[in-house]
Parts: sequence; C-alpha cells; structure tokens
Amino acid sequence: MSDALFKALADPTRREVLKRLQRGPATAGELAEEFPQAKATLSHHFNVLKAAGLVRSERRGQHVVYSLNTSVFEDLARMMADLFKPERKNK
Amino acid sequence: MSDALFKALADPTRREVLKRLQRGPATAGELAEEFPQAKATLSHHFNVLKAAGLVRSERRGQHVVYSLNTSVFEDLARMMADLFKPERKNK
DNA sequence: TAGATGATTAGATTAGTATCTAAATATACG
DNA sequence: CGTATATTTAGATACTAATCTAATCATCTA
Repeated sequence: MSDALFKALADPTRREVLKRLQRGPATAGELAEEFPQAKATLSHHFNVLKAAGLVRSERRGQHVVYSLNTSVFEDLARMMADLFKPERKNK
Repeated sequence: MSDALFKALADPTRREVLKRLQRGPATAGELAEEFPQAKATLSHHFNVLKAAGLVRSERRGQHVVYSLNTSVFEDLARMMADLFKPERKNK
C-alpha cells in the first residue's frame, strides 16, 4: 500500500510528471511530448502513478486525461510524519 | 539531492530501520539483529540512509551508533508539499 | 467500414538494486 | 602483539525497474 506510493515517488521522471500535473490536467500525449522518453515508457509511468493513487485518468474520446489526485497528499503527509514522529497516534 | 532521499525511502526495510530509530539510537549490530537480512545487507542500507541524510552515524569504540537525523524532515516535508502545492514560494 | 490518430500492452534489453558469503578493516583487551 | 568482537567492503548473483520498438486496442471521422 504505502510501498506503491514510495516506489512511485522514487523515480525522478514520475515526480516531474506530478509537478507538470500541478499546472492542470493533461492528456497522455501532451505529457509524453514534454519528456524525452518514448510514449510507451511514459504510459508505464502513468500506470505506476495510478497504482499508487497519485493520479487519476479519464478517457475523453480518443484521449486519456490524467490529473493529480490531491487527496492522497493527506495520506502521504501522514506516512511521512509517521516515519519521524511515532508518538502521534494515527487518529 | 532529493533523488537520494526518495530512493532511500523507496525500500521497505530502510523505512523500518527509520521507524526503529524513532525509539532511539542503536548500534549497527543491534539494528541488524532485528532484521532477517545479513549484517552486510543492513550495512548497505545504513549507507543509503546516511547518503540521503536521514541518519547519522558515530563510532563508539567497536560500535557504530546510528541515530535519526530529524532535521531532514523539514526538507522532506517541503519536497512533498512541493510535489502537490507549487504555488507556495520556497521561502 | 476503412483509415487516421491517440494510447496502451507485449516482448526484449539494459541498468540498477537487494542480497548473500567471504574477506578486509577497526577497535578493545588480554 | 594476537585474538575476539563489531562493522564495513568486495565480489557475485538474482531480482526489479526503466526503457525501447513493434504490435494491439480504442475512438473518431470521412
């Protein structure tokens, strides 16, 4: 569970994708154009991000729109805090 | 820089080591006993954690004492926030 | 329905990481 | 100094992850 999240964040390209999505949703193609890797490679990264719950995807005709799932940030913050401040009960 | 940090957190064993160190410093041997892996393997993990600035080490005679470097938590929190909230200036 | 476009999946290759055992280094102490 | 104990480093292996090209799937439109 948290494993998928940390693993997803471990790759710099995926972190860049997240930062790009801060500026708003984008299609797979638009995202792929902003990175040097092949489309297929980016598609793989999208899958990882999705599995970690960091992004959502929605098909719009031929396009697939990816957007940031900000609600995971809460979980992430909790996990981070948990790594350093155990005394805090997980309410 | 941040890459080393995220990579260090990507491994579940290393996250467990961090959680163990929340309860206070421990020697390499003490830590190694709490994990199924070989001592050498744990030593490798310590190096990764150290390189990421997550732990400190100090030699005490024959022993090497590892402790959590809580000051990195600030950086970590900032990086996390940065991934999701770009509008915040990095003051 | 056929062709074009957008996206994902399959299969293979390469690079990186976790792990082990064995050897090396560091320190203490008799 | 020589041995015991604690830890790290070297070298090898297995596993995982990133990447590519080619093929497949999905949708639109003429």
